[in-house]
Amino acid sequence: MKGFGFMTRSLVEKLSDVVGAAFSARDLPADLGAVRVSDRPDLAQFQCNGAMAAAKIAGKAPRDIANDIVGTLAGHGDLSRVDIAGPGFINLDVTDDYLAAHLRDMAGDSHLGVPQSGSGQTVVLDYGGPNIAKPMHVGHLRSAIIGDSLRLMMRYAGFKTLGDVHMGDWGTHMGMIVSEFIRTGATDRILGIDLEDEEQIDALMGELGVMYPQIAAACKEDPARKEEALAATVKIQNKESPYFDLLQLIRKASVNGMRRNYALLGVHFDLWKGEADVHDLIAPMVADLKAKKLAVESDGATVIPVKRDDDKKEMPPLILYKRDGGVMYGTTDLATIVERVSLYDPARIIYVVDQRQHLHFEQLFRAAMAGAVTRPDVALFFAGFGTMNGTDGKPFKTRAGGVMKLEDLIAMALDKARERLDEAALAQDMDEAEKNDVAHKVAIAAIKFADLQNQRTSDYVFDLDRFAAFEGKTGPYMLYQAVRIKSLLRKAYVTNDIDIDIDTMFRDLWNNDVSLREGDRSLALQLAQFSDAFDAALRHYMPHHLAEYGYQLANSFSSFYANCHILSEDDPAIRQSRLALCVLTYKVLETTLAMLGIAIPRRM
RNA sequence: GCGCCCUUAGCUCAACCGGAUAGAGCAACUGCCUUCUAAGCAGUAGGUUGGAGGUUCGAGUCCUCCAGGGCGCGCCA
Repeated sequence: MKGFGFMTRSLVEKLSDVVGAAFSARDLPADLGAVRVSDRPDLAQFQCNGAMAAAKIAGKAPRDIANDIVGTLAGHGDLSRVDIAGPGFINLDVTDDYLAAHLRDMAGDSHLGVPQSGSGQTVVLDYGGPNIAKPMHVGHLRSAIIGDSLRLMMRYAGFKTLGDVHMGDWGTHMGMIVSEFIRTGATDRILGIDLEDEEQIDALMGELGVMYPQIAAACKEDPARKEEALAATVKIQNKESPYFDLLQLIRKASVNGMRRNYALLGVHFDLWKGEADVHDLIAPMVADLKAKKLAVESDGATVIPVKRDDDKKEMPPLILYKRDGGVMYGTTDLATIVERVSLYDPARIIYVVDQRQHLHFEQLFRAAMAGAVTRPDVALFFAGFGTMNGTDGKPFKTRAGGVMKLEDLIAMALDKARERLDEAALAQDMDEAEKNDVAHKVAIAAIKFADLQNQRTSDYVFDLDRFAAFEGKTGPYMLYQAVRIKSLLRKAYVTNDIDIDIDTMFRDLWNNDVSLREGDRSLALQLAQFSDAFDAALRHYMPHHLAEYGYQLANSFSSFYANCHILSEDDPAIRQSRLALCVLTYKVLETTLAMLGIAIPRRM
């Protein structure tokens, strides 16, 4: 690749510098020169709205100020057009050469222009939370998809990321199950289960799946039964035998299923920890908080008050020990902060959890800060997400009204994908293994893209028929566009059907001059927006900005593909430049999809 | 009762720090497969951004009130 260094500024940032300097030259704040992509593409490529804001400061008419700025910018070699529109908008176009040079910088940058803002800092992300002994269900889908996406984005931006599954293995539900095994005399049988034997594990999980709803119902009806479960919970937490032994066995058996589910989804965790892992940190932590007079007795429980005088809402204390001596999730969550800070020294801890737990995390963060169990420079962030609803607008359920298992949901998506693949007749020449692989990638892309294109914080309607229709703004559409580029490049490089090395092509193509013309311009401008979209997504922990960007890029490419000759272009320089644009589009699209946890098949 | 969130096209959703004519997808309608994958492209139609005030040169976005919906509020997670 021709020599150019790291790219540190996006196109709009560079233009903001230029226009900002023009404002400075008129003794106006440089930040008024902020340039953004025009929302009137029919009028201009970029716009600056600063002249209108400057009117007050300068005591002049916006159009007069805009006139001054335009005067300063006129003749700038990189701008092909600068003019004023409406009340004082400054409209800008860049030259094709400048745009091409920018793309060249981007192509030469190891991260396609995304700044390495993480600079090696560690961040812990918490996006699992499945309970052991229970099958994973659709409620685990959003945290997994969003959390993994945030992890991938942060890693790309130069953070050292640690995703923790943080399974629920220390609560009352375990007391219910363990007490049931003990009361029915099943202890020896359960403890005799061979954890190397898949069949025995599956049998146990099946048994637990049937058992749990029954016990939960029994505890609800019968206070004595509930007491028994709560007592067992305390015994587990005191690591008494055989209570704790039962828990450990169930936990080990449960992890199998979790790994299988997350593997199907293509969601990765670095740490497979649970609430139980921090148990030994709890007693010293509470002792310390008591010594500091932060933890106090209240109604027989030990709590940390977190209410402030200026609170408008009620703010209950964080409970550390219940009256019966048992710990709650606030306790383990607090101890988990202690553990994470001491083991990993993170700059941030991010919780990707259902929005409904917002209050709990506010209590937790306040307790953590007040109790100084963490350092003040460790940012604790609650990235809450909305509920996944069914087409009726109510929380997603099976037709029968029950909770749908995650594996069933994935299987349904897989069926749809396979069905559509058969209809399309395109996959006919694939063998069964490849067909399955493509169907799986299509199914996961459908599910993930459908989720991630929604704003994280809002509820969304899960409608598999719509997602898997594979038309319009869907994951499969994204894959389709990526695969078309790959196919085109494969043809350009005449390697028959052998898998091509995109990186080699990428270097080859960008080692030549790249020039742009009319039909290439909108795709090129779209490519230049990558790092801005990435930044928006990262800054707010909102992957939908990247999903939206990816769709627009795929769409721009599809237009370009339909309207421009590429392989059939006679002029070798134009053909070469367009191929360079294609390979950069592929790289950016692939990276964008990768950040969303979506993998592209070789063909489809 | 207290508090938080939401209401944008028939449906599902976007709109970065308040900016021009509020954008997509689906559904509907019209074109386009002897150039590279039609799971596609180009186009038409569809809106008083729940309602009423206010701030502002400018409001889907900020403030107040109202209507409708969702969620959370001490020993479950």
